Amino acid sequence: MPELPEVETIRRQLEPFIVGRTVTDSGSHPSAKFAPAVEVVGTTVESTKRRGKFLLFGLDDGRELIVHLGMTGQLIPGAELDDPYLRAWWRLDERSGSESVLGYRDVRRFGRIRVAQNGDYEGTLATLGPEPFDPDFTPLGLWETLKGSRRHLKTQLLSQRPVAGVGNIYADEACFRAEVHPAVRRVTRAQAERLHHAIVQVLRQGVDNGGTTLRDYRDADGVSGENQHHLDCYGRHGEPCVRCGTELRKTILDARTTTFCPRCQSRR
DNA sequence: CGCAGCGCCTGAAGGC
DNA sequence: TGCCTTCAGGCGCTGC
Repeated sequence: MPELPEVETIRRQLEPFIVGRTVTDSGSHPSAKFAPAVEVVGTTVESTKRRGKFLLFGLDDGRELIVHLGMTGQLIPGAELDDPYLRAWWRLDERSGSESVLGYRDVRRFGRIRVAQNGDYEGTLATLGPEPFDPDFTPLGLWETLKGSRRHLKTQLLSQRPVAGVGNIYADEACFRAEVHPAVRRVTRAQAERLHHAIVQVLRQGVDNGGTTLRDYRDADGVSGENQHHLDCYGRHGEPCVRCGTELRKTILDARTTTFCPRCQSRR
């Protein structure tokens, strides 16, 4: 559930807490998904970054601690070590006024923790598309990427290749605002331009609102975001479209719940 | 190499 | 009330 705006919100809140601190001890769930957490004991965190939905903590030994929150992951300063859903934890050196333990809590264990040499990534992180707020994410570039595949538009967006950080919520919102049907298999240049604008807009709005809180997501302070009050499409099937009043429809597209306006979001 | 299909997880919500 | 089923879904892996 945490997508780019939620991850960015967490990163911003964590940064003053963690930068400059040394990891003195650590523990993890035995699963290989979380066990790498303990490999960073003895290092000092120098920076926090984000790529798409991945959180990257730069370490003083040239490595990075990489955290993906999956569906239900949370990073919690001051976590309780007896929390049954705590999958990893790091004890940090003392700093007055600051909690000494950072916990990774993940009820459903869809998240993942890794350690890599600086910039030496594998998997999705290695093939991630451009950051949506960077200048190399352009309407023309998006069109070129989308043209290269015959998969459904929304499935392409969720692949992280055309642009990094879009998940189910913001994919529905972007397609809705761009007035493009999520199941088209090819987009026109005009549609790609609208999509580009819509993607930047919905993600920017999400960040500005501190993320979208639905069920599991909480930011690092345990506080809810506010963007759920600003969604036009996601989760609103059965409600009238804010543009034309037509009832929003829900469908399953490539195994993903998808909401769209059957009138506004044309296939061409 | 692209991509479809599947498995991973468990609490919440819905049905009866 | 309580049991059972369905649902949520990002990513890694496998194999065509």
